[in-house]
Amino acid sequence: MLNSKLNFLIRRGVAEIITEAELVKLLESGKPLRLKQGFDPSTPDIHLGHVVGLRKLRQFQELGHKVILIIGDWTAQIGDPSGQSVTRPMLSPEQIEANAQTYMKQFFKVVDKEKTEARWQSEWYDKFNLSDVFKLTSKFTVAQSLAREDFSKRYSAGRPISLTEMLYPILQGYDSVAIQADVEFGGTDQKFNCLAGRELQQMMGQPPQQVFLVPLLIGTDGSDKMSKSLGNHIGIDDPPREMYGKLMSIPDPLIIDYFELITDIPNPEIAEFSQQLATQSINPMILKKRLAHEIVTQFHGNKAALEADEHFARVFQRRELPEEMESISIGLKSASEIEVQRDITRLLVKAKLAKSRSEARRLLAQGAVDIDGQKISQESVTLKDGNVIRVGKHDFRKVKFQG
RNA sequence: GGAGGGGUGCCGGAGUGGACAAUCGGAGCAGGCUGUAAACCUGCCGCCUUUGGGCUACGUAGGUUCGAAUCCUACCCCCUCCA
Repeated sequence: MLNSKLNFLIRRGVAEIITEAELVKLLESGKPLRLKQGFDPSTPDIHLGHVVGLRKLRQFQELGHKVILIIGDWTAQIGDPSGQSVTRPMLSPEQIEANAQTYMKQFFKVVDKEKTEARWQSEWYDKFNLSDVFKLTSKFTVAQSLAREDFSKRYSAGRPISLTEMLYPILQGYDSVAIQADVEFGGTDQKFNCLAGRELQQMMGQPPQQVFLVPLLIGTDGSDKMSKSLGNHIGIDDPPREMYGKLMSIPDPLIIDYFELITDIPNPEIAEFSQQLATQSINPMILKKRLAHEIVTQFHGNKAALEADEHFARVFQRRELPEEMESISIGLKSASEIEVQRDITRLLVKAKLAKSRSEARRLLAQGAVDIDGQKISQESVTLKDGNVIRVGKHDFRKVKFQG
């Protein structure tokens, strides 16, 4: 039956497989499979939500299968309607190209480049003419489109749905035909699109692809799926400290999900964590530190993770100054000056600690600003070289004189 | 093509001639509490300012008025029903 590796592959961090029996048969056949993963270069930055699926791809690759990465340069012009409540704006070709490059750079931080074939949709769609479009679209009905939840919701809420959006699943589906995909990967919100591929392949005489759906990772706000536009994301290009800090700020109920979906920690150990949380025999903060460490290690290496550990403990737990911080330079009239008078609101704006002077004044009034630990309320301040300006709990700048 | 409804701040959504930089909720920011969790409490939440005030903003462009988010005209966009 299933060996343990295979079991892990299709059970851990998987939402749904259509159909599992067929997929297992394919995997056991020993044939290298063509794994389809598409993306729209409309959103160039990969975050931990994407990593859930990318890690799966990696695991399949380790068993000898091949990833076909589809660069959706045509679908990006439409905008994926999945989970959207509004029509997305179209993008320029230049923007798409630039985004695709950024995306691939990040993609290969998780997925093995050597076992990946990148294909652009334009390889086949550039050749399409209107009669090809007719042939393709005639295979689907409006009722089928409206069957999907996001469309039906928008429709009944009286929100617009453009015709091109209805085209989206069909185009994505045809990609599967074009590259003869064996398995398509995606988040659960991709179910409809992936199934369209399955149907289309059958209509066009190909064996239907299997659909491998991974759960959607909840973002740092603890309520919605992780997405850049919601601002609840943790980017894989985030610097170590920031990544660590964001992970520490996730709500407790997310801890186990994160361990399951984006780390390699074995199931029994996660079960133990879960038990500890349920019985309150551990401070969840300890587990989050472990989680943060694991994930920062994945993307930045162990050394950076250790450094982030230390930085977090120092700045956020012990409320001490960070080891190094950004500086703000102050121009001097003459090198002999040892202290100067400055308007703090201007400095805060200059140092990007406040968006406007109005905001800086508000911060001041709220007691959010201090210099060397001394809370200040006056706009005019006396500064010396090496003073540390702090805004809020953890934004620091070191004053640097430049004569 | 016809009839009707609507476009307000990051989002939702009040406001239908002056007291509106615009009720309220959410998001966000700051302070308290804490585990940079949640919950909770408090304050802030357009820009500039010599703190008097000034400027920009309620789809766009004009107009009426001492005064317009609110009235008029044209235009743009969205939705619903009929065809």
